[in-house]
Amino acid sequence: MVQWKRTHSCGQVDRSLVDQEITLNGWVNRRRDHGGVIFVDLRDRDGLVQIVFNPDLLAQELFALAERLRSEFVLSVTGKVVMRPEGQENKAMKTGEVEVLITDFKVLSEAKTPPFPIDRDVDVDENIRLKYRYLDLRRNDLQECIKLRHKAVSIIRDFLNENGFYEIETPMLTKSTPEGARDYIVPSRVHPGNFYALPQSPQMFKQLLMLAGFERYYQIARCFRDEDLRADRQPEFTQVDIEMSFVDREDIIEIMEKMIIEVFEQCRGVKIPTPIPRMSYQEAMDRFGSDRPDTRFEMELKDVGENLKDSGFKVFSETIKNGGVVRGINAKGCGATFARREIDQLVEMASSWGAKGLIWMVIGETVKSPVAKFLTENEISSIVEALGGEEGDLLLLVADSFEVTSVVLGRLRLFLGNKLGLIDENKLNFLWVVDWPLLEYDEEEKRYVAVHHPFTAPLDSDVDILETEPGKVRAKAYDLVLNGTELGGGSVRISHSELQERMFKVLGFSSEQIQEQFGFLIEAYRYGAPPHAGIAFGLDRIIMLLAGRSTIRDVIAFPKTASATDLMVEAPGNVSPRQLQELNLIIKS
RNA sequence: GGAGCCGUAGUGUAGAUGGUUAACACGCCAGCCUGUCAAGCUGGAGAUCGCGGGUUCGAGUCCCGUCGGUUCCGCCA
Repeated sequence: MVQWKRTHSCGQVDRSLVDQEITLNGWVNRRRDHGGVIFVDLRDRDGLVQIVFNPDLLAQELFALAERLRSEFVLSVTGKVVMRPEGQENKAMKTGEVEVLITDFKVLSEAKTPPFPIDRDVDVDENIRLKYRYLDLRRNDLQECIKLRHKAVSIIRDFLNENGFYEIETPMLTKSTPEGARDYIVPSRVHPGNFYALPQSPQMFKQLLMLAGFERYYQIARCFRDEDLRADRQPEFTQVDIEMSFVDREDIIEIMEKMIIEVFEQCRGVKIPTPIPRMSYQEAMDRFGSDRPDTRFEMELKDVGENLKDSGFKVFSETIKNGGVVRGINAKGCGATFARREIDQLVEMASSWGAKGLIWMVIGETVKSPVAKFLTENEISSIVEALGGEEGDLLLLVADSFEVTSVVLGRLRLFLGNKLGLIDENKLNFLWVVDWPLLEYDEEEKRYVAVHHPFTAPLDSDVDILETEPGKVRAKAYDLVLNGTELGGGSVRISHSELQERMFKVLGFSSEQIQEQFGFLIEAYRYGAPPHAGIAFGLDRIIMLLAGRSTIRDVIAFPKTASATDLMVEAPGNVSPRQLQELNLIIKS
């Protein structure tokens, strides 16, 4: 065989090719050797097709060669497409009504037996999968995930290109800035003792591109954050980064909503109702105890403190007097079904999340609760009423600051929603969370820090209290949430250097620090800045949700482990003394 | 930084309360087999039970430490 290049792909072969001679390239997915006839499922990225080695159709030495084929050998095969014999179609296979009778073939590459099955989707230890990632990626599951990622990115690029966005790259070697996550830093050879930082996001550059007059920018941007990992967090990840000039919040929300819906509708084949609902940050915290509420089920948080401020039960009355709240959720029916052990588990979880305690009430013929004896009948019935309690329900109460009650009850709500099967997995509940607080007080640093980032504009109505009541200022910020996961977030940016300087001062920067860290940015805004706003989406998370996976590792071709290593290339690794010397670095111990 | 779970042939698992030769399936190797598609039948090889220490007459099993994977908390503007 001289010519080995394929004329068709495996997954394409169908009845329209019957009687044609075709050439296929691919991997041996599985072989079935009957001693006489040998069946092989040949695999390429488009799918599988059955090829048949029949001793009656093949030269003797070629058939002998066919008998030596094993899993993952790479072949070029030539043969005639035929309909399978009556009754031998394989309905489970896309190409199952045809097969290819091989008349000539070539082994392009032999293969060792793989360390885990590639032809079946069995769970394999992640250690081995990551070490042999290139083999894991051959498996159907991950092939589909990576294919889907490409499709989604294509849709996003097409959408943005059609809407006048320019794709522009920004530096990977940039400068460490004080706010935000821990940076990955890169030593400079030319400037001993100085370091670049890898970007946590292209935030400042995209704003400068607006100042530069490009008006609409996007980038499928790799971002780096040296923080501990999670199932949905990798040290390097990808953002769909977007910025627009001469727009306000409504413009961004409108066009981004269109883009995301297009991605989900095309990739999932569903219809998503528009517009996507909106909720203020405050309402989200009030009702769901979360800034990214999962609205697929109820069990909302309720303030039950109304009639408790004078309660003889000090936990309630003191908390309220000190500016705290008493809030609760109603685990419908769980009073009747939960064992004491299960309730104790909830109490334990609540305390691990920072609650001083979790008060439960089981509604039976009377209300059973460890604190019942401290409460009047009126107080109990007002709590039950506030939570819509009925016989058989389990009420869970936390008395603490608004923040603590939100965290604890919000998490309990999610835990119970999962445990009780209240979540309809087919739902796609999108939600815009708007009017975020601009700043929050950081107890550790003893100063206000930006909730979003320091370039986020305050609501016009709140600008006046920026210095006097920083904690009350709301921001022109918005997050897009899907089923309780943050897909992305953005804001209208501060486009006047005076306001930007005020913002930095509120964050506790001295004039000198502002000049040193952000001087170029303040200066830039003095040369004519268009109003602009932007957003960034977590691409990996979007693909994860599209693919119905539970970790972004499945949608990243070469992900890292929970300890931020790459088990295949064994990164991070040592460098030579010479490299260290060139960089003027000394490793301590 | 903290907590939980996991680690037994190549892969997935079993191995109550410590007991003699560590079991099963798939895969692999060999033989048979001309219509299978998770092909079948017969036979075979393959495990220092993650690693180190301890308790014990005896440890895959109990204890301590350690390494790796994973999940969560902290952290992630």
